[in-house]
Amino acid sequence: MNYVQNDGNIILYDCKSFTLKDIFECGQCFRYEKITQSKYKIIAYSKALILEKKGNDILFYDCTEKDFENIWFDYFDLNTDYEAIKEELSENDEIMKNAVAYAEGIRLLNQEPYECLLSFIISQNNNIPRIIKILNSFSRLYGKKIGEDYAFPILDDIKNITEEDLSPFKMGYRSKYILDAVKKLTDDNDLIDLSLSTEQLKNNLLSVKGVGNKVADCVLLFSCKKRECFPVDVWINRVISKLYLKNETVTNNEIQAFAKDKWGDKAGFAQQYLFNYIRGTSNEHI
DNA sequence: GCGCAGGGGGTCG
DNA sequence: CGACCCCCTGCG
Repeated sequence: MNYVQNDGNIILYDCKSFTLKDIFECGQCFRYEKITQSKYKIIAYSKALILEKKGNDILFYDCTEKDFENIWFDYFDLNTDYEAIKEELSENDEIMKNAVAYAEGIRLLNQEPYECLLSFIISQNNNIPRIIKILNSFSRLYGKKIGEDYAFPILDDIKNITEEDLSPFKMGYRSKYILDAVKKLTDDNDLIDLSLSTEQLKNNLLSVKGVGNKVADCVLLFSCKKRECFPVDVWINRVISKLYLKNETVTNNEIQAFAKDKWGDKAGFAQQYLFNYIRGTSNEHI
C-alpha cells in the first residue's frame, strides 16, 4: 500500500476496490455524511475524517501519518486483498459476479465493537434514516465534541445512563436493550475480547438483551474481523431464496447453512455484496 | 388535509 | 407466532 503525507493530508496511491459510496452506503455503518459523489465524511474512533477519491487515489484530509497508521489503515481494512476475494467469490457464480459489479468498491470496515453493538441494537426493526438520526442525536448529547461534529460516546461517557436519559432519543423499546448492553460492557471488560473464538464471542453478544442472531453476526463481522459470519436479515433471505434457491421459502437458519457451505470463511464478504445488490436493485427483482 | 393501517436491516416471551 | 416504540409512507 503506497501512500505519502503531503501538506497535512495523506494520499493513498492507486487504491483498488475503494469506492466511498460503496463502502459507506452498503449498510455496515451509520455515522457518515455524503458531501459530494466522491467526497464523504466519516466519524469513527473519536475522529472526524473527510475523504475524497481522485482517480484511483484516495485523499485523507487533515490526517497525520500516525492516525493513518494507527486507525485508518485497519479501519478501512487496507491489509485485505479485495481483488482476490472478488475473483474467488465470483468464480462460477454469475449472481455474485453481478453483485460484485454492482458495487465493486466495497470494503468491510473494522469498526469499534461497542459502537457497533449499540448501533445495531438500535437498527433492529427500524429504518436507516431513523437509525442515523438516533445515533447522531445520541452522540450530540453524550459524545465528545470534535470540531463541528460529535464523536460516538465512549463507554465512560454513558456508563451511568438511565432509561430517562435515553427517552429524548425515542429509541422505544430498544432503550432497555441499550442499558443492558452498557451495563454488561461496563461490568465485563472482556465481553467483546477480540482474541476469543467466534463462538465464544457470539455467546457473549447473545447474552445482551435485545441481541439476537442477526445483530450478533453484524457486530462480529463489522467490528471483530469475523469474516465467516453471515448476518441474515429480510434482504439477505430475499436475495438467497430468490436468486440462489429459485424462490424456495427458507428459514434464516437454512440460509446461514447455505452460506457457510458455499462461501466458508469468506461468507461475510459475500453477504455485503449481496445485501447491497438486492437492496439497490430490489425493484428489478420483484 | 387528516386519520389510520402497514411496515421497517429483529427479538423476546 | 404476536407484540413491540416510534417514524414515515401511502391511501381513502
